[in-house]
Amino acid sequence: MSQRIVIGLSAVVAAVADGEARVLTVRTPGQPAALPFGPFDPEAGRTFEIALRTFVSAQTGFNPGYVEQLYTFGDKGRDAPLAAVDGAQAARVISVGYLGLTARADTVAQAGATWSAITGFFPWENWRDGRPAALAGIEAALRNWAGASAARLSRVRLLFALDEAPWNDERVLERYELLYEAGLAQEAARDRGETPDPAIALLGPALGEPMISDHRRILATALSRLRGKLRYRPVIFEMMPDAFTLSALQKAVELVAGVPLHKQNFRRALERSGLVEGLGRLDQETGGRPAELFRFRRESLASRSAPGLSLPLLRD
Amino acid sequence: MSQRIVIGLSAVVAAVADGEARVLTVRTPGQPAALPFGPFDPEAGRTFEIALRTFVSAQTGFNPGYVEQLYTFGDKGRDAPLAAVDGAQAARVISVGYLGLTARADTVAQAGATWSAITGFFPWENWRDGRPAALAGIEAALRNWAGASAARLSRVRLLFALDEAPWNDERVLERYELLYEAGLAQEAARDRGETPDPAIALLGPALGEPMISDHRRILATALSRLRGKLRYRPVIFEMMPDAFTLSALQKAVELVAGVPLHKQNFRRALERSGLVEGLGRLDQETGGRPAELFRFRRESLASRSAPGLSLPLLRD
DNA sequence: TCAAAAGTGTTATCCTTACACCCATGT
DNA sequence: ACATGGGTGTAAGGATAACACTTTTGA
Repeated sequence: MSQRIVIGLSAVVAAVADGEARVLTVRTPGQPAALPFGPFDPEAGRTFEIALRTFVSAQTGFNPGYVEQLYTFGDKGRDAPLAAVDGAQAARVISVGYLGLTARADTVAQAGATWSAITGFFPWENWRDGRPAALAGIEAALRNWAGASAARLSRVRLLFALDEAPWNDERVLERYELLYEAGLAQEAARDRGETPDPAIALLGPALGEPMISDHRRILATALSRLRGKLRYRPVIFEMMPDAFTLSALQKAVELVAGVPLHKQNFRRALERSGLVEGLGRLDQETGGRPAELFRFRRESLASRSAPGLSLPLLRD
Repeated sequence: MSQRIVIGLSAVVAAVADGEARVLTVRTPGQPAALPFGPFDPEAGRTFEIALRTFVSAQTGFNPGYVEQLYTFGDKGRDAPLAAVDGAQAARVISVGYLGLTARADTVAQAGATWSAITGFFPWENWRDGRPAALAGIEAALRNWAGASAARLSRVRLLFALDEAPWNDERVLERYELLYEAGLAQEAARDRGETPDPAIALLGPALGEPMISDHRRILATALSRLRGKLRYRPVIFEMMPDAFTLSALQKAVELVAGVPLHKQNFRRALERSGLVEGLGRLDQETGGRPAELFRFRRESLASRSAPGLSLPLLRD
């Protein structure tokens, strides 16, 4: 008699609000944070995407705009949501992650649904103000884990930008997976039913807030995808309102990518790209000189070949 | 009583051999071509990847090297493999596609397993010798399908490079999906249980050989992913032997990307990239002047930040 | 000697990076 | 007037695209 399969859908719905890149979470008192998630009903659901939109709405009162599939996780041993759904204790859970983007991080009707800052889960990913403080302790713990293994050490160095290695903002998932492997993600010990590494308590919040089941892995996948995609698809505009200032756009990109950008070069590249168009109207709410409002030229996608954004780094 | 879920794994194993980009197929007399595929056994399989490697070996006698997950297809109405597996007629099939790359398109032990040229399935994707002949008939049929709809017409123009629009080699999946939507892929009528559009017979082989269930969609996904990935990861080397000439490398890239490249600019960019290293040995089998052999410097990945290949187009 | 394929030089142009400075508003 | 953020000029250096030519082998 073969084991039952259950498909769990989880959604990373991302937005920029209140000066932070945020993700839609469901918080239940006494439990780690969760993404909106639910089982896929093979009778009712015509497509994953429709099913996903339905239960995200139900759980959060929110309907994301842009949606794309991220990855399907099927490995045994990594705790997955819904393991006991449907009365079938021993179900094998396959976890399908989705990424949704929205400009409207406001309307959240349901109780428990909140917009959490993504840096709370990955404090080491924010390089906007230089090397993040969280990395100091992580570096020590990782060097300790690497020990005399040259392979481990080189992986650590490259991923976490140690010893002059450059920071690569896209490798969020690889970094999280390395921390998991090193036992520095709380989820690792939990999945094995063991007690956590004492190093975790020591480092405290530098290791980031854990999440239910494999949700932090899905969130890391989402952030990797999003940071990469910024560069070759104009996805950032899915997170912007209809009219925005160039500073607001740059801020949004910086919050998502976690790096500071060079203002003028960002603007010049944007201009060349033809992705935006001035509206001739001004935003008076800036606190300084009023800024011109721009809109995303959706029609520009038609003619262009490399419709991404250039991310000209600002060294400090 | 809820419907059963079955997970079908399918593998696109790609290689370059005999002057063609090829894919590992399983051919059964009287049936359309198939990718190696099989059900995922939730008891036995620890991960999808292990299960995949196991049945690809079993069905083809071949073990791919590099493997990555492509996409999970779950929509009802698109025929999926294994619908009747396990005695459960009404099972809902979720199809997980994988991409595998290999340099060794030789050892195929199993009967029925063959390396098929990818252009056989997508004749319109080969622009190495200029605009493919297959596009002439397709263009007419697509314009007919678009009719007076401006939205359809603009999609067709952009994807199939009509009216001076530039060709974008990466959008293989979108092109195939458009042909499916327009009823020009044989699979479309088959999935709906209808008789095929008479235009299909008229156009003949220009529309490409169909495949079983959703395998041509998975193949299109794979080619899209591979063409895109060439540019930002050195995946092409997974399809090359340990030692190769620069011409062979360029040929491989051209076969995969389906476009001709500018020799000297390709070489200069490659040199700058530091991805390859001359071996000081010569290949005498060129038919002309012997060529120097090169190897892929795996260690170069450590230090680099943008480890892709530049694809300098050759206009003719 | 000629066909076939390998391999090299050079220039114009464009893009990226990096420098610092001026402008318009509210308090 | 000054703080705050918006917005611009320009030059050096590197990458790309485009031009054609020389070299070494086998037949």
